[in-house]
Amino acid sequence: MITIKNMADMLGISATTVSNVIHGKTSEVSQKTVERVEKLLQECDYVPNNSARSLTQNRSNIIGLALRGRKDKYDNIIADPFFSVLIGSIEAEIRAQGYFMMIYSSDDIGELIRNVLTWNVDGLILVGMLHDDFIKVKSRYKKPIVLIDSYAPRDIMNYVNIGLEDEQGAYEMTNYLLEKGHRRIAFLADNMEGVDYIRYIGHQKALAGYGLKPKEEDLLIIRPGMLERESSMEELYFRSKDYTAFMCCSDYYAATLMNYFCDRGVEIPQDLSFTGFDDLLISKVVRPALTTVKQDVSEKGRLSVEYLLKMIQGLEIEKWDVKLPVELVIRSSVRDIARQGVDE
Amino acid sequence: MITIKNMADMLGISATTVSNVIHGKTSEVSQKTVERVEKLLQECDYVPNNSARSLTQNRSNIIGLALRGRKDKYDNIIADPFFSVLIGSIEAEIRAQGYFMMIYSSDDIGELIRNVLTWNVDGLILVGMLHDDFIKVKSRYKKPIVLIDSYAPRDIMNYVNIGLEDEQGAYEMTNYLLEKGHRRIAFLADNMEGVDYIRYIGHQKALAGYGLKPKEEDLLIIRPGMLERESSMEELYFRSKDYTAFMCCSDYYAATLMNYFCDRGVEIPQDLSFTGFDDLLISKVVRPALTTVKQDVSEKGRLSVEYLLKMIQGLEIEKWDVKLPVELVIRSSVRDIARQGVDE
DNA sequence: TTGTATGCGTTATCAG
DNA sequence: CTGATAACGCATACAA
Repeated sequence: MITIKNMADMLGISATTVSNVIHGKTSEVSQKTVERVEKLLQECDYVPNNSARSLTQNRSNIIGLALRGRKDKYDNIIADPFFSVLIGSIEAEIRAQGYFMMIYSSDDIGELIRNVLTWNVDGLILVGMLHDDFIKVKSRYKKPIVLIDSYAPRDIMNYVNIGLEDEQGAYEMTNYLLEKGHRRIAFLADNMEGVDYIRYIGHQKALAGYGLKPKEEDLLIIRPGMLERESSMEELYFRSKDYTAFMCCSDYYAATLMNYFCDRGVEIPQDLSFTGFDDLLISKVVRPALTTVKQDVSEKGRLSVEYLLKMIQGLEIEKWDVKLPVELVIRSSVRDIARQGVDE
Repeated sequence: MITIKNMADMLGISATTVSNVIHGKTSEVSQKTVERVEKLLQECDYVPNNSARSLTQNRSNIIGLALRGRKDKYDNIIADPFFSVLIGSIEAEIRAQGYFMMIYSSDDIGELIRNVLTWNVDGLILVGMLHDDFIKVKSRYKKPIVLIDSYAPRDIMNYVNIGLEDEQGAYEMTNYLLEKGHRRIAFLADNMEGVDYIRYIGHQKALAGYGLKPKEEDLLIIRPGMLERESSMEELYFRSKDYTAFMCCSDYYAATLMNYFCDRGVEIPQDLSFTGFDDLLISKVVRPALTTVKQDVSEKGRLSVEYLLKMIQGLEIEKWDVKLPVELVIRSSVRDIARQGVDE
């Protein structure tokens, strides 16, 4: 590894001058020296040592990306199609802006904090973080943070969140199902926190609009690993008989369940309708194609980086709560019960 | 940020002693001092500065992961299901072993090299790298490298590669198609380099076993962006009339094409059979479920990290060319033409 | 315009 | 057992 000092010695000048040329402080250096240095820079393929730079400048050029959701050490959250699209767009934007990315996918918030501090990361993107954990991070890490898909009491703390019209999306989807004559709708969620909770609110509001009262037992929580266990799938299968529609909080759940139900001989959407959320590739590929709530995941990632870099550069943030729009995408996984006999 | 010096001052001892305690060099420190230091370490939540460490130790604890395949700056290679599963397993293993991961997804090999050098990355995992690029990396980067899914003239250079029985997989799949009576088979590949090329070899060998001669026009190369362009899909649709089966080099291509063809009214597998490669989630979810060649992508990632860390630790590598097994997974996307009339 | 000196946080060497 | 000192590579304040 060639260093600035090496090159300075080779040219018989000081390291400062070389450093100045590297940083384009060419006003302080004679034209002739600039040329000599630049020539050598080329020849040597000089690459700066980022550890040394970080040390002097107290910044690292690293953006940290922390994903919450890995329950178990070998749970592969990155493989989830939603996260992989998101990560891809974030990585592309970070690189395009000349930064580096480090991913943390542990649920251990202490480990996350240590990692972030140990690298002196310039900014942090937190995905789906719970409020308590956010507070913990905030208390130790003082540089800019952008949240993605977080919901927290806004009055407690100021923060930037790149989110989605989750409530609106669930509201519209539920309304669509109701219009199509569905009255017994199960709502399938990961948990009752954050995004899924807000979607459930939208779901409830739509039901209320039709004078229906949401029942607690219609809320089906998908616990980690459930979709891999035959017994829990079996149970969902039996419970499905009480419903005409399964409204899922992700395309992934919808597709996986449709798949299983299909194998059990359930006709979709004749026997049971399905809806998803996200509009990822899988929703187009699954048969019947999935009616879902579309969101622009790539834009979510890109925007979060854009905001974070603004904050890092000390620019004023005008909008602290971005909510990207949703759009209903009608495909073929919902039966029209209202017009009975017509489409059977 | 609290530093070692800070703590040393607080305790009225030297930084060296604190450092020794941190590194468990407790034999050189009195029991009493050890306890005092450890207590303070706890209280202060001391986190080491990795930049400083990297500088002195000439190592970074970072593993670099370079993905080849991004053709365009905003092409999202991480979103590809194969890569996302692979990345997820690599990240999990790297973290489990106490290292950090940095991802590079650019096709610009010079940029990759600069990034790797600037961070003084301890080891590198290269996915699907071409031989020429590998040579370039090797010439500048002197630390351990593990390749995934690379094929290169073995005699030229010694290297570790974690690969797959690609030829065998394609051979078996082609044989399966031939057994089912297919004779006009199109082979759909990304390119004619590396993995896809080897698979094509297997394909050819199977054809030869049936006394068939592979024709050049039966090799359909999927260029980047083709699957998003209506015109090229249209063309594939017209060309499909010459075939009874489309043998694809990835589940992703198979699923995307099936999807399009389905919309155009093609009955699968009655009119046209499909096979994939990888056995990812998508192959189970698509309808009809995809007959494919299964590989253990997670294991591939885990193994590559295991090998790399062995090399970093200076251990002897006994096996330089790992080929993970493949397995034919029969689902419903291939028609049995041989038993004509039976399944129609 | 150029060079010298200093410090960033850590570790290693070596002397006490 | 403990501590002073130098070194890693770079950037900056300041002196020349």
